[in-house]
Amino acid sequence: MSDDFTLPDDPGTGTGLVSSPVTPGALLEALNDEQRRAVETTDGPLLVLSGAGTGKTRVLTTRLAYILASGRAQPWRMLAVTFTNRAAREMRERLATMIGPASESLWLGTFHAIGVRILRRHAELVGLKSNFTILDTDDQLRLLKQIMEAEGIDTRKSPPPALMGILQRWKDRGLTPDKVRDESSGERHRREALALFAPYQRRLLAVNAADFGDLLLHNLTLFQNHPDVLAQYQDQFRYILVDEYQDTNVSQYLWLRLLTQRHKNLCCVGDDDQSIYSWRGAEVGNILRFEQDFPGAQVIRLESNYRSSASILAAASGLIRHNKGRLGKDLRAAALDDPGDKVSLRGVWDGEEEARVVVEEIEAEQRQGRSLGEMAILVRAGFQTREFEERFIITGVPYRVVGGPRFYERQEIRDAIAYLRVILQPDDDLALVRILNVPKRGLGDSTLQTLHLVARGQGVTLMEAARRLVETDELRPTARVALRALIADFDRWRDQVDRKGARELTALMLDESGYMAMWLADRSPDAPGRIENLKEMVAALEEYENLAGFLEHVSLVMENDQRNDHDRVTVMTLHAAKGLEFDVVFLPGWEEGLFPHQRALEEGGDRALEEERRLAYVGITRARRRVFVSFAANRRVYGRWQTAIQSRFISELPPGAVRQATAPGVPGGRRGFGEYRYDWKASGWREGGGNAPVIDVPARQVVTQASFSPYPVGDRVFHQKFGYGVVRDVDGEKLSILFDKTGMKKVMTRFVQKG
DNA sequence: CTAATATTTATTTTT
DNA sequence: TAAATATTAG
Repeated sequence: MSDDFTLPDDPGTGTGLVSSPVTPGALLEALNDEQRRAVETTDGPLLVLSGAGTGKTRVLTTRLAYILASGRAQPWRMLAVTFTNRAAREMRERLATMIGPASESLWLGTFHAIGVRILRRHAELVGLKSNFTILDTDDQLRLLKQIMEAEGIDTRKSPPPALMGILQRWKDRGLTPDKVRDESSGERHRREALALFAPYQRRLLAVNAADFGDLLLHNLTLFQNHPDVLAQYQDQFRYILVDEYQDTNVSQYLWLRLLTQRHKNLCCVGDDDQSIYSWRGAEVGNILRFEQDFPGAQVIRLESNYRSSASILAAASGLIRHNKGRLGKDLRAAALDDPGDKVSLRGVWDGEEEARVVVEEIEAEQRQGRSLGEMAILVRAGFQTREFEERFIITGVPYRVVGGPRFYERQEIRDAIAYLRVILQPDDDLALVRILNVPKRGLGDSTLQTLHLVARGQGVTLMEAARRLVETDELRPTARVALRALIADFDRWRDQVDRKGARELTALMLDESGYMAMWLADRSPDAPGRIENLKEMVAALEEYENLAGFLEHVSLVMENDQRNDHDRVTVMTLHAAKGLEFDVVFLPGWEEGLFPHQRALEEGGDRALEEERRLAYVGITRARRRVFVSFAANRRVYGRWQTAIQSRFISELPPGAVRQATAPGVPGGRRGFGEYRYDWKASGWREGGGNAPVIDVPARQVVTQASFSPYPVGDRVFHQKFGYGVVRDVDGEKLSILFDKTGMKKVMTRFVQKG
């Protein structure tokens, strides 16, 4: 199919093209019809609706390579933006194999990385210096708290994270303080947030820092106030490509619109059915409105799915059809011969049983030769991972939990980075505050107060205030000496930035500051791990030219280097699973209140329900061969037992694509979800009902604790296996018993007798 | 300034 | 329940 290529393919025409290892025609050969159209439609606005598993990345990379190879643009005139570093890296790697080194001069990266690249060049135009610091969530909150104190807003009545959230949403929408609409009649938090917005932004500029939202927001201000700069980039970026367009927020949308004005060659790839980040400011509307926003836009649907079995696709499609606000798209199985296994549905008594059953299923798959790395448990909320972990530990099945604290979010790493930040950027008040008294130097709250006082009074940064303060006798002598020493330390380290390698300097700093010594002296069990982490960080520094490069990497690419190495079952949230695929996928916790999540329903109504449904869709479409959905009648949440009915999503799965697994019943072999359901009005289990959901019933009600127990707290009891013990807690049928020999255990009532 | 104790409050988290 | 944070006593 290489001969239907009709465009100039002549490197000799003086377009300054790189010699390319492939011809445009060859690139198209590996594509199906719809994919090929998505690649060949190079000019004008284009929306590629790519369903799960339809070869999106292939289209993206091929399109880039095609445009280059056909001589339409030089690499540096192409902009390709993604959301994650992972996506950017993957694209870059694939491109490198397709077109070679030319791929390196492409503007390819995350929205934030590209934003930073542009912003560093023109930082002064928005009031920053080009070496500005990028703050993470932690720093943002600290800063906001400071401002709240200064503005007299009670941090207890108004939780800083909540206010920060409001600020972030404004930024996501491209709003600067002057553009937020009057909130004086709005609710209290919004009023307060607005009052804080301008001071917060001023403070960021004062400490020469930007938060994540600012990276794009400043780009917008820059473009709006400096048309010449905008024109330069508009001109440069002849072709613009956007991945995961359904996840863009307003600010990213505006940014793209500005940049694309001139050439209008904007290609957005996305899937409205996989939009699951509205709570972070993503606007599904962006993708739904694409055709109106960009006149003359073409829309191409990729619906041929190469990943999942027909049964799985049927289940997913049937479910997502219940959503109203969608562009409409149906996945077709590329392999039509075998529909594959139906989605397995299973009700269990409680979370513990669910974990047991799932892990049994995993072991069964493993016995049939399925590798553990091809199986994943996808949960709605992080706390669900615990029960699975416990089960994995008991059974000895290797697993890994994705998520958790990232390397660069660990306390010791953040501390070390704070030191480095102060070295490079003495104005970085936040970093200074973080390590001022770490390790303990006798520079506690009171010293910090005076420091703040002087800084605010004289309008200088904390470091400068510190310099002035040690020349006076305002501080206690001990504090003054300590502070003077610290300033001298930093001056000395800073002096060596250019003379020593990043690695050497950091090691020196960790040593001289006493920070390493602090952990060495620490007797707590996690101290050795922290020392290891610090060493690892120092070792990682080897790869960087200088400290600044390292810090940039840290703030933008804070990745979990969870090596995918071994054969382990993956446990992670549904959100984290987007973009991944496995042979076998387990979807536990399909209960009203957990999934869809109660809070989403309360706060976001129907829109949120549809997003939850999309999340379910994402979950199902991760699977190639098998899907196991399960739900528990009882679950322990925040220490209380709660009862729930099965998720409405279960009844939305098309019956033909689903198989009810045999109801296992409770440990005593009585109730399984298949035969029984809880009747709220009568407060009891009723026969029948099967899969029929009972929507009008309040989900996740707290079950009032059994008013009596044959073994009240304090009773002495005997257990066949564990021997004698004392009842410490009663939870319905479960007793927590402190056994004389084996310690605390949870046991069902019927396994014990009076002792 | 530090350490012990009370209180609070619990989704999802690409950068 | 348990972790994180705020308060208060030493």
